[in-house]
Amino acid sequence: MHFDELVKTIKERRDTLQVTQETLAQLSGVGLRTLKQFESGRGNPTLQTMQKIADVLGLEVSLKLKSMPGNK
Amino acid sequence: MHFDELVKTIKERRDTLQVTQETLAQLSGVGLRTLKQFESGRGNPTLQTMQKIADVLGLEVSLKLKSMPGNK
DNA sequence: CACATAAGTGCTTTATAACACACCTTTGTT
DNA sequence: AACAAAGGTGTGTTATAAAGCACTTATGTG
Repeated sequence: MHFDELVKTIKERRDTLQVTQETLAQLSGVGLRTLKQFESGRGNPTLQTMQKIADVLGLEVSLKLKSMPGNK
Repeated sequence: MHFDELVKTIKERRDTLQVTQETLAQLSGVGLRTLKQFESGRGNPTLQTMQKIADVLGLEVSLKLKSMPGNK
């Protein structure tokens, strides 16, 4: 997943759960400014920040093998 | 995946591909010190850094739904 | 339109990731 | 043991993520 996809996933998940940025910020312990920055696609969050946000949304950061051409 | 698992995944993948930290650093454009720090479990890399490293190893950073109890 | 609620932005400070350099430790080989 | 190759660490500098605050856009509701 590229950066934009990660952002999109977070946003969509937050929308699905009907949580505002403000609430998510509080629940995750991540600053509201940081969350806004990230969701507007202008961030480069640390792994910890990503994990805190993902966690609250029932998501997790993982590493998976890239699908190769023909390995699809 | 928790932090330690992410680290382990990167390390194992690098071992599998028989790439040294030095080579991986060069190929990914990530500083050797940063890579060492990360692999020794003492880092908090930015998403970009993670992606650069993962990329070279044929891995990608992704977000997946956490498995819930009973959703296993 | 007026109002409320949520999301996005400019500015600033503080904490820390990224980095290079030099050095130490571990591991394996002869 | 001597040596080589890879991994790990201490220190200092620079770049930037994290954060709060105030303000500006949307977006929706009466």
